Amino acid sequence: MGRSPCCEKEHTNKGAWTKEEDQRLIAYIRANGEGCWRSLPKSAGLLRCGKSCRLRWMNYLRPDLKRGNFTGDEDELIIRLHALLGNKWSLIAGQLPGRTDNEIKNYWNTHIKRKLLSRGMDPHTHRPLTADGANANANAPSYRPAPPQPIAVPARDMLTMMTKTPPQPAQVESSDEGSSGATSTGEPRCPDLNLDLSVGPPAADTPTSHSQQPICLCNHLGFHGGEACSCRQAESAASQSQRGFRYFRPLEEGQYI
DNA sequence: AACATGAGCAACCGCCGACCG
DNA sequence: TCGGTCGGCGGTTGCTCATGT
Repeated sequence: MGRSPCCEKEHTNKGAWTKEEDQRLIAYIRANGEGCWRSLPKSAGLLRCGKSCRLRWMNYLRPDLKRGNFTGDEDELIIRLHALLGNKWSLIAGQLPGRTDNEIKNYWNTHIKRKLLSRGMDPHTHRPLTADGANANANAPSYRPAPPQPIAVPARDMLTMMTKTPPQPAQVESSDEGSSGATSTGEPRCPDLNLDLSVGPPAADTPTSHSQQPICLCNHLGFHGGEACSCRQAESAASQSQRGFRYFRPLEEGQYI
């Protein structure tokens, strides 16, 4: 039967947005909030596809966006998160306040790929390249050029677990920065990386149920306790509610991401 | 000054899963 | 249960600008 188009293409503008279109979109969202993107263009008087409006708002017009160059810390965080999550740009963006998935994706493709290659790392697998540029493990019979594998479970399962994670306790504002604790979609900065990477059957949903000492994912990524980590708040909340805070298993010796 | 080339980035396209009637 | 709608995501395209020749 086919899928109906998201909007009537013949009556919509395409290409770069004009200042007037931007102003209309901003004014409408300020007045009405983000809502039904499909009907927004008509309501706002824009000759644009709803998807296009959403993209423009999310990637360019949102007031909490951080424009400008990526810092070295952001670079390293993106590399680490990419090693862990693969091309899950939206998840990665969720850990970088003020950055969008599109921005990170572009930055990855234009800068970080090259940076990793210059370090002798394969940007897909995050493993060392051999002298001829091939992946060091490419000849291994069991090697599959799959997305980078997380520490203990396949990325697919990890993401499934992430999506099944119960809602977090209310977040505490960590600073006076307007969007510091959440993305525009309301996602908390750190706890949405509630990666339960433990293996084996799910036991009681508490850290102490794991055989190994659990650590916060932020810890593994190198920013536990830092500005970007709100896990202490989550820990506190979790200890009170006995639910909702998850851990991942630390790297085994010889493992790396 | 004019042209070629490459990098960077905004925007589009198509697919997928969640949701709803 | 099923089909349709919608929002969201990742991959890709194409435009613009900077740099080199």
